[in-house]
Amino acid sequence: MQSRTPASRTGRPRSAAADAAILAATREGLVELGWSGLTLSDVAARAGVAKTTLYRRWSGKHELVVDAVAELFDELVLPDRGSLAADIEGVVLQFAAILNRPEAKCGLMGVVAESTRDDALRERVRTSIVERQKRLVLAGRARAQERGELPPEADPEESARTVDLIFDMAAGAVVHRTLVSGKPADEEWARGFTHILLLGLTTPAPNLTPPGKTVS
Amino acid sequence: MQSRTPASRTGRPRSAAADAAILAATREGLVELGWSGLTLSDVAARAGVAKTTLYRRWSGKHELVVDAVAELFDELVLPDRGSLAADIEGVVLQFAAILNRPEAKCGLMGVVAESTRDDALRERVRTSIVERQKRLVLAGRARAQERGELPPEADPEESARTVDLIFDMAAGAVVHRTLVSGKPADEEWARGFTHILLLGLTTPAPNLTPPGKTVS
DNA sequence: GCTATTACGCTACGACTCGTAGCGAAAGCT
DNA sequence: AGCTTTCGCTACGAGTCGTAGCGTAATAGC
Repeated sequence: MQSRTPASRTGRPRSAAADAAILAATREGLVELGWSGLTLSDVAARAGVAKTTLYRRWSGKHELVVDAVAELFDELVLPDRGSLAADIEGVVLQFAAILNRPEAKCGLMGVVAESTRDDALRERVRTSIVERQKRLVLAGRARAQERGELPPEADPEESARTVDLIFDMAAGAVVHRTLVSGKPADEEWARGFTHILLLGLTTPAPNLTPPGKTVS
Repeated sequence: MQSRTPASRTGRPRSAAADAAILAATREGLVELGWSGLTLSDVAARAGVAKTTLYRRWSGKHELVVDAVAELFDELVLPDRGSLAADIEGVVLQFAAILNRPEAKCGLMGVVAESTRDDALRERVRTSIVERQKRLVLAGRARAQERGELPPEADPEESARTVDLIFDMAAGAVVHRTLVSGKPADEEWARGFTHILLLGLTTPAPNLTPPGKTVS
């Protein structure tokens, strides 16, 4: 939503049912028409709502789709599969499953495309979708540390960098696999991905910040 | 181009200069207007070409942008920096530099968004842009094998899978870093990424296809 | 219950883009 | 020359955009 109701005003309140109907209609429209085919008139018709109501709540297609897609990714959970490797695989597969839904793919990519020219929109995408799911990485690492699979973090700053890197690698790889390569991110693929990611994490970093380049 | 001239027909040939002007105008339009703001009328005006000429050569915005963006990625080369790690870093940084240009970002993402609902378009993206650049991974691996940094590949089938995986991880991570996270894929980031990727590659895979899950 | 205030549905609007058709002129090939 | 194809131009109906205006519906406060 863009203009959150300030606590409680006087007058007729906004229909929460309409919000749900609109977001659902948006996803439905994305499935059938795709990003550039989606029109707000169509969404309004599907939701059984006047077009003007849409514009009263969202400033345009971009913002609306962000909210519609964000709901999809809230389904993600961190399953306890017993080992860090299995946990990573589990999340990757869940993410792949969501990204396999047409409304998620084209909605997300369309919004990302527009956000390259609109800083406010990119920030909205980041906070509404991406940053929310970073919880999975944090929870997974914490659990792995309890198990003793990962050492407790020393430098908090580098720790944050590592979380960001993991997230970029995981989310990016799944997106690229399913959307660009057009092949399924199935169990076998997730296993290969996890194998590479995990080795890099468990092996102590030689020098990420220090001197020059003794990477060998 | 969509309708390649069959060798040489009789009649006035298509102006190659117009092609170049149109593609350049498309990129220019992407910078200023973004994906959804880009109109073919505008491109025609910029290129000094009639709108009808555009439609004679491309079937629509999607196809046109694919060609316009594909040219950008042909700038990629594999520098010989002396080690596999340095080579990977070099390519990653080059890729990041290209993806940092606004016309590349929004053009690529816009096309990918549409390609989620258009198999033909996705295939076009794959062959025109993605598959072309897979040469870098192949060349880099070959060079690393000459150096003795990587073992010669045994199973050709699994080898192909690994190349795909590397490509998905590298391209996906850079895209996600620059477009979604909105942070620069600079040298430090590339170093961290290469560190993780490389350890996973040089360590012999325990079981990618076999039994169940003896990972950890 | 009455009133103030806000949300809602509906209609209509000008501005714009889309993709195509039709025409005469230009530019090559043989 | 003559033939063939491209090109630039104009015009067109269809469709979308985001907004404005109006009457009605649904709450909160009194």
